[in-house]
Amino acid sequence: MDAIDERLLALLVEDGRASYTVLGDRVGLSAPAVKRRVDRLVADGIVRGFTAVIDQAHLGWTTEAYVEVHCHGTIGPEELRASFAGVPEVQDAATVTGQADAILRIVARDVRHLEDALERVRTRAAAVERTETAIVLSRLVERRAALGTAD
Amino acid sequence: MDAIDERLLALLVEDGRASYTVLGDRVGLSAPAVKRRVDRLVADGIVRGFTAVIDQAHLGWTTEAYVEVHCHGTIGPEELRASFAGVPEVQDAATVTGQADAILRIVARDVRHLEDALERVRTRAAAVERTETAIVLSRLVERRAALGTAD
DNA sequence: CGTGAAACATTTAGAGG
DNA sequence: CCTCTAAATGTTTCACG
Repeated sequence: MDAIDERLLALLVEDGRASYTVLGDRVGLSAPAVKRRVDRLVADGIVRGFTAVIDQAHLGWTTEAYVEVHCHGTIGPEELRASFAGVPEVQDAATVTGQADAILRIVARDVRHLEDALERVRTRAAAVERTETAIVLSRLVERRAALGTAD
Repeated sequence: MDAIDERLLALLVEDGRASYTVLGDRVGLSAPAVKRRVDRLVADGIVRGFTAVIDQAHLGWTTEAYVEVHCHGTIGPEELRASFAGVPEVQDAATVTGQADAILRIVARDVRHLEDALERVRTRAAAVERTETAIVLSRLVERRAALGTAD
């Protein structure tokens, strides 16, 4: 990971389909050299993969919410993971410090659909005591930056 | 947006660098037909772009947190957006319903760095009254699914 | 690690159903 | 809206500094 790798990461975050030739022009290397570096970044796990960024709202999924999950008793992360993964509307889930046991980010078509997904979250994980939902009013920042390039 | 477009979205979310030839084989179309469809999905804004997925932890950014921001008085979303965008560690920010005014997701190198970023969040937005931070213990789910394909 | 050349594959515009 | 063709580009391997 030198300075050129960092620039390549930033360029690939910006345009994941950029050709090796173009990347090479930008960082001052030949296409084969760039390919070797990118292959290495992928092999090392620094680049986990490439993906299309989908605009949820354009597909009619207009409701997004952050959900605090409070559980009773002690519950392992693995059990929670299995439960949340079973609800496809759950885009992100993580156990956290503080009063809540986990925080979810749920994307749904509308409020009715969100309610339905929440109901499934509650019944899938038996240990869920209650949930506290904060519906997103407007998204202010949505960054997909190459870290280390961000500061 | 027909069934083929949905399958293309799912394939492109899975591998954002997949060639039109391969995509065409998977959906039963020729490469030019696939390119036209993908170009249209991008032009229509359904596909916002393509990006590399970076593994933050591999770059030494191991601390992630969800932060509730409480403000005093009334404050517009635009003012908040400008403040949060000025702190590069803020990966996501959204105004929400409920007691908190906004929820942030911050990624930092370590707890000390997180504290530093939080300090900048508080001073950048003058209206911030207090913040409530939940540090991520373990990430359970991290989905980047093509919606509409998720259910 | 890098480069340049060469083989191979993909992209992309145009013609036509 | 698709396919086919064909030239332009891009990818990938390899020999070499």
